[in-house]
Amino acid sequence: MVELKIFRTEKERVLKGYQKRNLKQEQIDLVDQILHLDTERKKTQAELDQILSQSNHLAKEIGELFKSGNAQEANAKKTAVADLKEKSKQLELLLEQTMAQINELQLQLPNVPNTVVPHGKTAEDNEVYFSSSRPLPVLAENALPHWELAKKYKLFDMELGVKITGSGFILYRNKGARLQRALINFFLDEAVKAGYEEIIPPLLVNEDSARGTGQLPDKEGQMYYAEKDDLYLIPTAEVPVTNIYRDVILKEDQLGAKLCGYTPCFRREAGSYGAHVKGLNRVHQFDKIEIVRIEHPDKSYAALDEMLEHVKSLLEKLELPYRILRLCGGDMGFASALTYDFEVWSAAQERWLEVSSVSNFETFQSHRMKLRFKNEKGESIHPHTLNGSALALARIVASILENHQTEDGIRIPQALIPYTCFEKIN
RNA sequence: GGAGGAAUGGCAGAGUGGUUGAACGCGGCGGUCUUGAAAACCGUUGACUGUAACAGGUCCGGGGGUUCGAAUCCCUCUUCCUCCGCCA
Repeated sequence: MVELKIFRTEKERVLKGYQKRNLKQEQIDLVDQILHLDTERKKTQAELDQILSQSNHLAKEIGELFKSGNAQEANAKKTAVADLKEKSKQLELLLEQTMAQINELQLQLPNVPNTVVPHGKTAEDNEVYFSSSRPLPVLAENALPHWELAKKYKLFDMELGVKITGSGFILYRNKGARLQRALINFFLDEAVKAGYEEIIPPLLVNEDSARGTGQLPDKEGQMYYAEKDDLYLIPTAEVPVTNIYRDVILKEDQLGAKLCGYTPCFRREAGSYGAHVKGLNRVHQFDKIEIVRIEHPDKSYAALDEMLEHVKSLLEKLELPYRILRLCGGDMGFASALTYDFEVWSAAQERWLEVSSVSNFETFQSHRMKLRFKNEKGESIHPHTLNGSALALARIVASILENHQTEDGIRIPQALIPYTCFEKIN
């Protein structure tokens, strides 16, 4: 969530940013309400502190009086303390209510977009930030979409997924399964080469973790929930990996942490249907390698650029045409200050598929998670957190199958052959 | 799943109702000494909130209670350790 301090000191920037997100006026008004409640809170706190201070003093005096055997005077003071206690209880209640109100309002406000974020309401308004130089392939007349290719070459089976679990769960087999495993290893190796520490995190997380990265409360419906144990299946490795840093105070030299994690990701995707979710386009379980960074505020945007370069290099090595979008204010995630989406070309479907989303959350997550570092002056400062997919598998598989199909099979990109141990799917 | 024990500052570890935000030690930081370093010695060293700055307030796993006063007593939850059972 956005820190109160930012509302207090940078209100103008906040309001400008929120306009880019096309927030309703009543939502923008929350900023003023929060600031008002905050001064109320301070007033109540000061009053309460004074009363507590008095009663602390009295308690000490009473102790000394008892020690010196002056029970009578001590008992007299007890009634004074009882009065103070009554008052302090009321103030405490008021304080609690005010803070709960502030918190509730704060949770409703998204992160403040970076100045370079374009204005706009929907995905239509996203700005094409970069396009790969690779030309879109011209496919043969009889070219097939990936779900037909999967049937032809027995790569994955949707019907079996339905039988075993339900729609949106895929059973990969044969070279389809091996391609999947090859991609996972390829992406992990590339990340490790780029200096990321490999993590294998838990796939279920508790409520605190889901809250820490912002899945709760607003994306509750997106996650599978194991009620009996009060645990959530992760929608992305971002959740467990970033939560390593929940409630942590780092030393300044520990900043610049680079982590990567491979996990399956589980998403309910309630309400999705139709042609755009066909095949691997949108599934309930898919594999993804996530990269996460914890950075000094001065260095986070350089880190973001570095992450873009990393993802670009992966797509280049897979020989896929892609483009990078800079998301507009209206299409950005709640927690993000700047987000770039990577889309790869799905040649047979003739559409772009999102395969990566790289974001700088600035202090939004670190504030929520209570992640801080100490600078040289000994001040506690929230670092910036960033993450991105590098990469999400299901759609990459779709794109590889479609873009690299030929008359006599599907060609495996050079860089991947050491991992698949086969050069062609036929 | 059953039985018992524990949870204190970066670490280790005292503290069982009244100057205890917390001893001692290690670690960290600053200094003295030294050509430099080590050793030794001296000092300093938790978080949050608050203030212009002081002051003040909160925090000894979480929550609740008893009391004028709780790290210390009671209830409850969580986690960890030991033993038994089960198990890849």
